[in-house]
Amino acid sequence: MPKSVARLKDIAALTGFSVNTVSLALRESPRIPEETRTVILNAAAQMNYLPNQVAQSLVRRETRSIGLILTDLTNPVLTAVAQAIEVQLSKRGYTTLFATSNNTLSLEAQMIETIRARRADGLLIFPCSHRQLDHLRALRRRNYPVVLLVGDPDAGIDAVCMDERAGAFKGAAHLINNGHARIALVDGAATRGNTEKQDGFLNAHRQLGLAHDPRLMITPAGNSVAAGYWAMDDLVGRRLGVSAVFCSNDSLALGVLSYCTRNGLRVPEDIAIVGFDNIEFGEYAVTPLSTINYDVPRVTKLAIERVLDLIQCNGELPEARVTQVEPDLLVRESSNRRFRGG
Amino acid sequence: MPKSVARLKDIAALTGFSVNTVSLALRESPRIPEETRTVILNAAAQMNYLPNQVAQSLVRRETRSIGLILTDLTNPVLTAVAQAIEVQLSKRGYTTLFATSNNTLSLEAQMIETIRARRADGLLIFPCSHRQLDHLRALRRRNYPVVLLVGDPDAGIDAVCMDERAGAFKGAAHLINNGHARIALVDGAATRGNTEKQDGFLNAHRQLGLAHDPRLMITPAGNSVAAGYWAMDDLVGRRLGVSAVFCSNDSLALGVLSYCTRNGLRVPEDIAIVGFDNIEFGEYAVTPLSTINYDVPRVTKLAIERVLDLIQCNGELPEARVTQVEPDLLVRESSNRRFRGG
DNA sequence: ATACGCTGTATTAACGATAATACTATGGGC
DNA sequence: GCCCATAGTATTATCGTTAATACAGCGTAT
Repeated sequence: MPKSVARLKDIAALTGFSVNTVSLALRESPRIPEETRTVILNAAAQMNYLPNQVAQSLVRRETRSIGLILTDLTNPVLTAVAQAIEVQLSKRGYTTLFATSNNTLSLEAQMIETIRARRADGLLIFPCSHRQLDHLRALRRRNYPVVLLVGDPDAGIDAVCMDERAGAFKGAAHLINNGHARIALVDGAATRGNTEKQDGFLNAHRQLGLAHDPRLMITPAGNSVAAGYWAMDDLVGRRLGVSAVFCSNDSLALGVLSYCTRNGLRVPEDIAIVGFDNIEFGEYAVTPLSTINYDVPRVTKLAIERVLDLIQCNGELPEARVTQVEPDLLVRESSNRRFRGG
Repeated sequence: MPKSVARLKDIAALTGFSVNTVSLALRESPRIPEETRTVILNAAAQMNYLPNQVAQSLVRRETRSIGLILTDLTNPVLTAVAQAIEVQLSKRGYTTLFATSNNTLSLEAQMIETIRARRADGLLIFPCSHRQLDHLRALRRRNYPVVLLVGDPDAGIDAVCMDERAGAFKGAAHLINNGHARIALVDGAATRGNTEKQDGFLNAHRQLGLAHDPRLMITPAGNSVAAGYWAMDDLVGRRLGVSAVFCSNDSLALGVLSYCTRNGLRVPEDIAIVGFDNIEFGEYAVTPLSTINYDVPRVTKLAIERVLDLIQCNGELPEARVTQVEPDLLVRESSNRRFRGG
């Protein structure tokens, strides 16, 4: 903070009114006559006065800020979510306190402490584990408004998210219906205990009567394009007769696509690829990427409404509600062929 | 904020000590004997006490938060910068207050007010215009620590950034030295008055004795991949005999590349492409993208050090210093051929 | 025994705002 | 002329913390 910024006291000294009169005038109180207000407003403008929100927060017992904890920002769809949330909250007079957990539980806990210490009015979070939520449940029990951006209907915590299970089901079913019988799943989240996409993927196999070879589950080293590339390298090296690959996000899918084009595998003729999230880079790839759309505007809008609702409650929180947005499958060239034999 | 969180007063009531004693004990003051401290620490832990940073900020007259204003988050390199800054500041005990200006001067001004009102200790900003900086200069005159993340040596404001002029020079010179004589520039920033890259591009032409046809300057509709795609469509439609395209960022370059591959233009044989920023998607594109590297770790580290230094000054700020990081050219396949006639 | 210093704790005053309450003119009704 | 309502402004308490100062009790030097 710069050394001396104008305070109410300074305006009071300059105009000869009391601090309280100045405060009332600036807040347009009807008790202050027009003439007085004008004098005070002029003085305030001249001194470049801006109310100290720290002091306001203390006395009002609300900060008008919301914490947002993301796993990491390398996934473009997460940054899109982050920006959408920031923009919408800003319109409603809220500031966003960003933090990243780097997919680490201890860092996540630390970030939550930071946000609590700063007395953010509520918290939006992509938890790094969708199963270990005790620390978040504890927060909620103490009536802290928390909204998860991934969904576990049984978590006992409010959530607004894409229905990843349903999305993965659609993607896998699409490939199966196109005649693919050996479909690989490239998904790092499952090994961290976040199995929604894997569940949907396997469910599709079950429901459509196709057995799934567990050797076709690949765990990439991260969520980068490079990770997808090397995951495909690994997969091809195993010679398991794969004809389609389903990836848990588009970055991985673009890595897989890159591997294919550089190694003479035609997409979609030899290998079909479906990604997840619908990032712009997928649409403009050599072979436009089929994907499951992440409805950023809808999820962010609902999540913000939910957390603001919880804040309104001002005390005892209502029972937790989980809202899952049904995602659409976008079929593009990378998976738009029927597969006939290998 | 949840209704009742523990305060010093509550711990005092529980333990029978005064508020001040509790405060001192929690801050490890040597005046408090071990035995007392233990009692107080236990009570604090039991009550889940977390110091109220709002109150602390008020009395300490520093918030340990830094504002970060970005133009938008659709450019992956900006999100990388944002995350790097957040992570490093967090390690030093600072919180990051993000805001986006959406490349609008009025929104930028509004975000600055928000950050000032919240009494962030300093501000890091990608200003939407590199020329209209009066509002930022005014801030600095009032001793508010501001560091720009784009560079204007004459701005009179501290800055740490990539040397975009030098980067564009290298990119253009590389193309010219490869025998290209008709090089298009796809750069939306120039029309907004941010001409660093254009200047470097034109400078390379001048210094290497190549005239530049102003009709080869293309203004894309935004910074998206789609914008690059349609900019290239526009350019090709004009039939100006272009053999190389230099883009002001990799998203645009990937759009250009996409246009080329979908319209039978071979890259780099028919068209060479060079981008800017070095995002991962460029490296893994059909034709790996030549680009100018954005040294995220270095820029963010220096910028953070600078703003923290300015905060240390605690009063009169020293003379502004501008640090420009020299970017490297990364030649990949999209521009690694000598061009021989058209 | 007096003075002195130390240890452990409490009291009081900030920080910059808001909220509740209290005063002081002024004017109107009777 | 007196009472009362009202308009305009001031005073005081409060938010949760830290900082500065005060004070009580006790051991020790003189």
